[in-house]
Amino acid sequence: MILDTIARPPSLVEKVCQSLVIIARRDLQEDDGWLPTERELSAQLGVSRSVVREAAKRLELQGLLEIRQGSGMKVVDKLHKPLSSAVHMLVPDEKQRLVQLTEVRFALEPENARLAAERATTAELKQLKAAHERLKNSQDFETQVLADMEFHCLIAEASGNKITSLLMQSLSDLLQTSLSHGYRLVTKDQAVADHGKILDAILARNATAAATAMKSHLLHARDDLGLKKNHARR
Amino acid sequence: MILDTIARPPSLVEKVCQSLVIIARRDLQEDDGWLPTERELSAQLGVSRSVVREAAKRLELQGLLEIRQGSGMKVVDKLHKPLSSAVHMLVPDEKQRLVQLTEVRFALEPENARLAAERATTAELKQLKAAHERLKNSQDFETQVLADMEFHCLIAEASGNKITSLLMQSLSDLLQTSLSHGYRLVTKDQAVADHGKILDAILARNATAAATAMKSHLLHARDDLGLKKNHARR
DNA sequence: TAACCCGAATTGGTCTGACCACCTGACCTC
DNA sequence: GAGGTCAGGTGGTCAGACCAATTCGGGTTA
Repeated sequence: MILDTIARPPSLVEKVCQSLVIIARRDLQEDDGWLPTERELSAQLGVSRSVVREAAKRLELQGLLEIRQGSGMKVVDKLHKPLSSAVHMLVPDEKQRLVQLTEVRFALEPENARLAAERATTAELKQLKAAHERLKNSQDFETQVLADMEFHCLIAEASGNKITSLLMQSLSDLLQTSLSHGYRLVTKDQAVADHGKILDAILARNATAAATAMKSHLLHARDDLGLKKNHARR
Repeated sequence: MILDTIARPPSLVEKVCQSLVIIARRDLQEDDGWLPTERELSAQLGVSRSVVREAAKRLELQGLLEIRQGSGMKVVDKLHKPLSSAVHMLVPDEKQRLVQLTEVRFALEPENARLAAERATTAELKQLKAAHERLKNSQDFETQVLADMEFHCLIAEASGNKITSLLMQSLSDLLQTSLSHGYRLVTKDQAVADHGKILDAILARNATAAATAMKSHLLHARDDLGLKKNHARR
């Protein structure tokens, strides 16, 4: 039973996947992102509806499409979904997930802040400032969490590193669902103050200060979650 | 056109997915990991073959199954695949991918080493030592890269954080394909020396030293790749 | 007029049964 | 024994039908 990872000729579904991506990109600009129906596509591409369906499902799982019965297929940009669901499956316990999530943020985010301070474009700085204002003005818990996470994601984006940006989007996605399930984040005042310091450091292009400010912010967040360091192991 | 993210009742495929996961876990122990055929499963679960196929495809994309025409479906553990392919899609250019990959490693791995020094079990320490020996004894470039990456992944695992472990597996997967496409890693002697220092620090439970040693190792690796810091941005 | 309700049309979801392409393993030939 | 050959089984693709959710327009009602 051969199970090597040899290169195999692309199957029909794979070809259709590529075609769909192309069509999706075009429709995103012209048609508000709605794709033709499965039946249309199958006729248009000269393959059976099964193949179109399978390709579409595939792209949906990759976070490129959203499929809704009765409505159709819409182009979206949720490339972080696959990682989110993998983590969800790997660490089913919500509390554990939150702990480990925080640890990973502790590794990634100071470095993100450092790079953002060095590389952020003026447009990105502007977005950061806007996001900070949104957090300041947020009223309910829901929008507060959203604005908070957006700030962190924008910093990742401003680092110019698409991979870390993707990771942060996934982590923020997981964090949101965890938080909306009852856990609480830092108190807003503390968060606003911390974010302010981080923002100032980035605006001043002070990489070290940005990293330090981020570290301290995460420490506050961890304390507020009541998860002091070191869970036991065997 | 409603597109909210409201909770929707689990569709048939989702139920079948769960059933498949259960069956897979059982077969992994009893049957060497081979699942029944699509036709059998469809009869067994009382759904059509289409549904079984779709569920199987789904699990394949999530890295839980491997499907081969003519052979059947086998249970595997490649949960890192989704992230790998997402990154592959997000950063198509190989050189760029390598650069950004290295940056992320620079953020993650020192922290991994630190946590591993604090938490590694004796069994994990043993594995680490073995992996180090394998790198020492490796002859050709291929097995060298493999042993190198395994060492780093084991450290991530020893950190006790499943998320960072998953991330490292993905990064190592991406790194391998990049390297096998022509790029070179550190010279073996340097790598062995660096790994030795990291290993010693972890064995001595010296978290700070482990993190420092890892940082210096990654600096060497980055230099050997010829990708000094700071790619330009607008 | 405005809000509501209902039903036809449209969309994806599932079923069925057939055939194709590929892999495996046993048998056969040399 | 090494190699080729062939039958059976596997996933891959196809076609057409029906089910279920959504949309949207027209009619009803306050």
